[in-house]
Amino acid sequence: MAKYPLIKATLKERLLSSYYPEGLPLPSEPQLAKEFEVSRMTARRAIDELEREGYVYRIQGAGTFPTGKRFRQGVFRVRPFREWARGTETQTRVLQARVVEATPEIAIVLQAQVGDPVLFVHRIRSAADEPLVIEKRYIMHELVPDLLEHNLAAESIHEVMVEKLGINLTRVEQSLEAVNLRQEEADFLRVPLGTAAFLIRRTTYSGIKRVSYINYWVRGDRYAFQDSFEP
Amino acid sequence: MAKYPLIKATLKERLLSSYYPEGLPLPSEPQLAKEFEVSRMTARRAIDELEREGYVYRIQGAGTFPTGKRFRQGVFRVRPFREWARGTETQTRVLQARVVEATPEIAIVLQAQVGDPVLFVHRIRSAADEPLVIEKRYIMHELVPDLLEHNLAAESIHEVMVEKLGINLTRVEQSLEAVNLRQEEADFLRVPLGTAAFLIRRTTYSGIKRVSYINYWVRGDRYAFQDSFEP
DNA sequence: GAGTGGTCTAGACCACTCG
DNA sequence: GAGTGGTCTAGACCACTCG
Repeated sequence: MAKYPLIKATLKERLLSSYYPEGLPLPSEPQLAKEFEVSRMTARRAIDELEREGYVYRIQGAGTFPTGKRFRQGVFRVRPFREWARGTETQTRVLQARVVEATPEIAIVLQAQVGDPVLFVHRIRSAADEPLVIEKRYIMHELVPDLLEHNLAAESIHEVMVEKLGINLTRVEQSLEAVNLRQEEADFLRVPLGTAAFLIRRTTYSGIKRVSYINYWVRGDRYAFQDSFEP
Repeated sequence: MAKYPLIKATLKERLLSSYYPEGLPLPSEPQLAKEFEVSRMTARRAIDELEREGYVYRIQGAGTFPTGKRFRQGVFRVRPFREWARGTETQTRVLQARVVEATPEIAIVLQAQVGDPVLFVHRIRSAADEPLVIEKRYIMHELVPDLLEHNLAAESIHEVMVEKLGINLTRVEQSLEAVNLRQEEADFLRVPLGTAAFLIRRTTYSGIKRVSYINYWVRGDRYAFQDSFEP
């Protein structure tokens, strides 16, 4: 019914079949609008989506270019624990929650001084009585002096920080690794030493200031990321 | 300079501060256009981006609603081997490439019959003389009868299928797991038995027809996914 | 300076929701 | 039937690229 999906499909087909040579710009937006007998805004809308999907890129003043036919690999989305464990009863156990002095390692990732006060929270999250995730969280204590007054087993620490303590998180950086669990982690998760797990390391920022550093160990035998996309 | 980023930022701020109650619609597009003294299309553009970023959802005829303040977790993007290994010399070694009969396991994932001819390609991809990825690929043989005539060590199998053999891939489904390498895989990757690795399982489709099933084992000690986002 | 993409306007008609 | 979001038009001005 709408016109832009047809334009988008037609252009996608042409791009995949190399109808438009790589390195050269596609016809300009006014030209495409004329070819498809639509207004420029409608042609743009089709191109907007192709750009977002990675088929073309645009340079203002120069034109719209094919991206090249690299394989679009899709993405894996990290879902909050409660979401992927829903349907079963979940528990959160707080093993430790106290102010510690920053170790050299923590001082580096939080860009603080060794010995600075850091709030350390160590939790285990379980579903159906099975421990699934270990969480070790280091937060600049000066930013959250009152965090310990909240119930860290019942509440989302992220939500408490953002909503109740007014921390304004502006950026999150994270990495995902596959690691063998060490003895301590394996014991907490009740799996054999060396079991494969996902390790997510996350650093949060408020402007250029680092707010927290979190490590999550997620049991590899209980969790998988899913993705589906159209190449 | 442009108007829509300001509208977007203002709305985002309001959404994060619960200025708009959950469950109730935001002001309508014409109302927002009036408030910000812009045309409706400009207001829409700001909302379009907020919708794409997950802050609001829209129901035609009913309105635009806050999504709720769930933590947006970001995504991990899988990058093609050549891209993340760039800067070093990469090699691809073909261990096997032959037509086999579908085993029960392969028949299920490819929705074929046990015994159907399936092209099996087993490769190892290395960078700087270090094996990093094992790849086992099963392709419906009837779809690619001539694939073996191509140089599977030099070319991207995906590109050969799409560009030279005209296979039209319409969907890709994949999962990401953390696993312990078994003896065979560990030997190929020259790491100890049980080393943690990423296992990516990928199924490709052409319409409802399944085209191929691929397993990638990626050394956990050599690869990490990265992500950065604004919550 | 000619052409390109980026943004914006003031309208219009439509399918849809909801009371 | 009133109001909502979805789409589209025919213009306009701008910043930018490129020969």
